[in-house]
Formats: sequence, structure tokens, C-alpha cells
Amino acid sequence: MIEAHQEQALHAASQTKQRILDAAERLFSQHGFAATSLRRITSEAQVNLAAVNYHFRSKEELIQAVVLRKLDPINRRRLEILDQLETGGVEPTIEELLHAFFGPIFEARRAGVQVCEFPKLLARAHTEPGDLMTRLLPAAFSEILARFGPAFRRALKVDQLELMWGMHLAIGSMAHLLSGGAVLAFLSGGEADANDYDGALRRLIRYTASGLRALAEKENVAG
Amino acid sequence: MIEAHQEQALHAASQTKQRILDAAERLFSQHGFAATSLRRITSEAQVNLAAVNYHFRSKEELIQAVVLRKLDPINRRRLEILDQLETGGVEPTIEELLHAFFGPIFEARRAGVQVCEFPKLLARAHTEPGDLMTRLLPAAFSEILARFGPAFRRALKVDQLELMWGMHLAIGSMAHLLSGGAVLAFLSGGEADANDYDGALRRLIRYTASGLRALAEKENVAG
DNA sequence: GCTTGATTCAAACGGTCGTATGATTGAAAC
DNA sequence: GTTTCAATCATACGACCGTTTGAATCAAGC
Repeated sequence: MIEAHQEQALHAASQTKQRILDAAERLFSQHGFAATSLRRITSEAQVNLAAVNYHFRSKEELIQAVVLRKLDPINRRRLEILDQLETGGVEPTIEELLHAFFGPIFEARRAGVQVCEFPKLLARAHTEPGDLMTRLLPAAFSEILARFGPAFRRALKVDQLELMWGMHLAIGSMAHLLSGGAVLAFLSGGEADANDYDGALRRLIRYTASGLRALAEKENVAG
Repeated sequence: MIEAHQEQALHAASQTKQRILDAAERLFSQHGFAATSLRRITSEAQVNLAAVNYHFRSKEELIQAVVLRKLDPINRRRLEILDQLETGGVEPTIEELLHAFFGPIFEARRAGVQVCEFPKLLARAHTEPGDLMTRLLPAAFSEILARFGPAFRRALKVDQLELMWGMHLAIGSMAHLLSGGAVLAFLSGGEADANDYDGALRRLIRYTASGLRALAEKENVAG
């Protein structure tokens, strides 16, 4: 067993760390990574400024921690649903696979307090400048890709390259959908509600399934 | 006629303005708006720092100028192609409408020197924090929406609300596609080339047309 | 040649940034 | 009670931020 005073220290640390992560998540979601200062974060978290560089080593690593903290349970949920789909013996449909892939993100807003803003965070992570995603993608997405890739390829009967173009387009739709909906509000004159997550997920799956099938068809016809 | 020294002045101004806009466009595209400083811009443009606040009133307005400078000719090209489609007497297909809508953005990289980075700029404009898009959308997109909206509704036989969800998803795919392709490179293990604009546009149109049709079908079946 | 007025310039403004430092705290270990 | 050490703290560092200022520049008007 590790020394007790270390355990105590870790407990105290986790309180401060948690507060920082929570505040950072909210602020990053609302204003983006570059536009959110550590002072603003520590101020809202009611912790000392130096705590960020103590618990995380830099702002950069704080960003990664914030993103991964949210992404990790979502990815586990994705794999869990995929596992269920694949134990049935019958091949999952594209719609089922997309539900396993997109669903957990839309579910997650109900999973806890004050996570309503976090979809924007993921949306930002996909679009923010810098090498953030380049560094984050392997850690955050490799397993997902390894499991969902073959499943989609079987369901669509499409080759790897064409599928990846499709996934790329699908992720773009998802990120934009989650990014808050200034565009959607403008397009619809305020009629469409970007916070209608059920409607958004339903449409995203239907739209994406059809789009992926179209890419697969083309592949099959042309190739 | 305006006074000659004003004309001369305007000409000199346009040189500096142009250099600022060019440098800003490139840097904004690469690093985002918040992460790009005016000092970096004026340094690369080889103009004085104060020139930005002289010719544009603030960094904020510089951003708007950079975006609108690129968006404007693209929107005019969009409407030009749409006009051609609609003079034929036959209703344009969804694919033709999407080509009119997406095509000019993909064309534009060939239209001049060093515009290769600008798609990333538009991608950023769609996703950057702040009220940028909220302020920019009406000026940049109202006419496009007024012309393309009815055309899509006729082609798809879909109601306004469902179409706007579809356009929202489509714009997300487009923005992600144009944003540089770190995700695509990762997904495909480097095999897919995000700079293959022809392939990207072809897939985007096929994918989007199918997705929009699916939303329209649902609408017709359910409603 | 002097005036005019738009543009350019160096310099500085007050502020905020991410990070580092060294003292202080406080609970466990002995 | 002293030692130990993770954690917290106030504070400061140097750098960079967007913006402002007032003088210098320079071509055109008279």
C-alpha cells in the first residue's frame, strides 16, 4: 500500500484538479482554447493560479486532460454498444453502427451535472488550430477506429479508403451539429432548435447512413 | 471626381491594406483568429503595426474584412452558376444545386496566387468562438440562402425546417473537409489526400445529395 | 514653397498572458 | 515534537497582447 500521506495528498489534489477540469471544460467550451486564460479558469474554479501548472504541467496538457476526460467514457460507451451489437450473430445495420458511434455523445449531456456544454468542447477539439487533434487522435481514437472501421466496412461493403472519406464527412456533420448551432439558428430563422438533441441525433444518423451508402455504391459501381 | 490626392492616397492604402489582408488570411488560416497576433501579421506583411488599426479599426474588423473578402466572390460565383441552372427551364437536380453551392469554394484555390490556405479560413469562420459568425452570417449568407433555399426545396420536395437541418449537416461536412484533413489523414493512415480537391468535391456532393434525400424522404413518409 | 491631408512610422500605453519561484500550510510518519 | 513532503499560496517574471499617440513622410493643390 502506498504511504498514507500520499493518499491524502492525492485526495486533496483530486479535489483541486477536479475543480480546474470542470471550470476549464466549461470555459473552453464557451470561448475556445486560445481565448480562455488560466487566470479565468482558476478564478472560476476558486483555486490558486499556480495550481494549473502544478497539477497539469502546462495549459497545453490541461487542454488534453479536459478533452480526454470527456472523450474516454464516451469511447467506452461506444465500444460497449458495439459489443452488444456484435454478440447477436447478425451483422449490425449501418444505422445501428451509427447509433453506437454517435449516440454516446448525445447521451452524455444527461449523464451528469453541467455537462451540457461539453459537446461544444468536442466540436472545438475537432476544429481548433494547432496540433491538438494531431496529438490527441491516436490516443483518443485508435481503438474506436480499429473496432468501428471493420464493422462499417462489412456493413457497407466498401473499401477502407472510401469509408474513411465517409467517416471524415460524417465527423464534420457531427462536430458542426454539436458546435452550438449559430448557423442552424440563422438558417432556420430560429425555428430549428440545435438543443433538440434527440431530433439532431435522429437526423444525423439518417443523413449519414444515406451518405455513406452513396459513397459505397459509387465505389462498387465505379470500382 | 474625387480629389486626386485622395485617389492617390487610396491607391497607396490599398497596397498596404492588401498586404495586411493577404498575410492575415494566411496566418488566420493556419493558426486561427485568436492565436494570430497583429504583430505577426504586420511583420509578415512588412507593414507597420499601427497600419492595422488605421486601415481597419480593430482586429475584430480585420477578421471580418478577411473573411468577407474571400466569401464575396465565392457567393457571386455561386449565384452565377445557379442563374445558369435556372435559365434552362428544367428544374436543376440536387447534384447540380450542390455543385453550384460547393463548387466555387473548391474552384477558388485555382483562381489566384496563394489562396490555397483559404478554405481553412472559411472552415474556421464556421467554428471559431465568439459572435463572429453571428455577425457575419446575415451579411455573408442571406442572399445565398434566399436563392438556394427555394431551389433545394423544389428539388427535394422537402419543407423549410427539414431542409435547414440538412444544410446545417452539409455545411459541417464541407467545413471539416476544408479544414485541412488532420482527421482524414489519421483515419486513412495517410492514404487519403485531403488536398485532392476534385475527389473531395465529388464525394461531398454524392454524400450530401444522398443525405439530403434521406431527410426529405423521412419528412415525406412521416409527415 | 507653402499648405494640406492621407499614410506611415517608432515608441509607448496599460493589460493580460503562461510560467516560475520560494515561502507557507497541514496532515501523516516516526 | 520534529521531520517530511505534497499541496497551496502570494507574488513576480519576461513576453506579448491590441490599441493609441504624435511626429515624420510625401505627393498633390495652390
